[in-house]
Amino acid sequence: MTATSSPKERRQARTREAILEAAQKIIQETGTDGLSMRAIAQRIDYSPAGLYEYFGGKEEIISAVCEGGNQQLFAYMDVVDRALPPADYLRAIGHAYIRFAIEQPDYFLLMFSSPSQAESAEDIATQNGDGSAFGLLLDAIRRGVTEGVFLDRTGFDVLTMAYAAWATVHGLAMLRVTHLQGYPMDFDAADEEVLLNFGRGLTSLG
Amino acid sequence: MTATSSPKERRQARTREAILEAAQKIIQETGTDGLSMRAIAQRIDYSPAGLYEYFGGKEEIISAVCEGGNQQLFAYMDVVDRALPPADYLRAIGHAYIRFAIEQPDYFLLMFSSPSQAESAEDIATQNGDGSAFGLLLDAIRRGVTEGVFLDRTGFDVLTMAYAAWATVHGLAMLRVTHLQGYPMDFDAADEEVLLNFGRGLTSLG
DNA sequence: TTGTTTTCCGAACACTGTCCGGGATTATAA
DNA sequence: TTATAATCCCGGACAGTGTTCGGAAAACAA
Repeated sequence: MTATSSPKERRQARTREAILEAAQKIIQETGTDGLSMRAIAQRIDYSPAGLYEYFGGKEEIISAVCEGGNQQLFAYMDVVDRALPPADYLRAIGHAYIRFAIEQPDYFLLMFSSPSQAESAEDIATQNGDGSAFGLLLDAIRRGVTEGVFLDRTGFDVLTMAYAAWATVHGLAMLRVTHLQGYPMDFDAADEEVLLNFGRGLTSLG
Repeated sequence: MTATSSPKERRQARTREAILEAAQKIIQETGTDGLSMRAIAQRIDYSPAGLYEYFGGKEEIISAVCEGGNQQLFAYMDVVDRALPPADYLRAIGHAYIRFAIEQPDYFLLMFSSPSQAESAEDIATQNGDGSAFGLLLDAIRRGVTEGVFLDRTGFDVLTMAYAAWATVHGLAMLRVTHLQGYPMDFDAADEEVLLNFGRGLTSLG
């Protein structure tokens, strides 16, 4: 029995967590380039080879860190009051997305720079608001549609709207952390304008 | 005299070009991960150390390749007929941007994944349509404003509009080549819808 | 106590980018 | 032509990287 966890499993889970925590701190302190197996091992008093008892390799560790990043991104967006009107709520989680990218650029680039870790399309499409940022977005748009605020016109269904919304905030966020650092402009105002305009596109027919 | 080029300089320029061409082909064939100094050297019958006579290091070579990528991106956008009405022209170069990302994903990610090679803000802001993709975008928006099609309202000047436009297409492009590969959706239609809506935001007051 | 499984490490392998010393080759000057 | 200098290019090394393997300790099971 004790199907949930044995002492051994708890121990393993703890060191796995230690490895991930070390990796996360290294990224935060020295950037993604400073992340190496040897650096992680040294930080938790292990030998580099010892890590392979808990993870298949560096790639797997990075994937796990990205998973943590997704949770952090979700946390950024989850503080937004869901009682807001759909259009306002959509804008607010959009700004939260951008804020996450600005405050955690290393995380953000790590998560979104490489071709994805093959999350299946169905994985994404069936996500709900259960801890996933995209699920939060889907729910918001669904709510807007059921409330009649967002118009579900042909060829632009809920999933497509979500893609469009994601792409919009993603571009704003990505550009700011990569090619537009230090660009002299009131980004927040511009972002608000773009998100406002996007909302107008959902609430009125083309 | 012969201030333009001496035989020596022509020779140097040619091997520099050979190095860049080799790097480009390696990226195209084996992806960015397969790019190594030794691979480049072998391809052009050089020793790895010899490359350092022409480039400061791998980073410099990559930057040069990115420069070529920018020219290629410009070429994609430059085929659009500039006689089109501003709004149509803006959409068309947007689609061209996305098409470049899809057809040259390795290039695209190489160019836009890492924090930029410190192009100064003024560098960007003063660009015209002289071979730069962003310059093309700026010109398009300027034309729309002077023709009275795009409305220059307070807090949303030409530069801000360009940022917004760039971010919009950039998000659409980036998402498709990273996290949405194989996602079952009519992307082109969705993109057109987003770009149409963006154009509406420029042509009408909020 | 035995036998077995889990943990962990030292050492190595095949890579990587980069630097240094020197040997050719070429260009310049006397 | 000859001497000098600049240029070009390479072998070999150095310090890193991710990863693998064999074998010790340690924990657990009988």
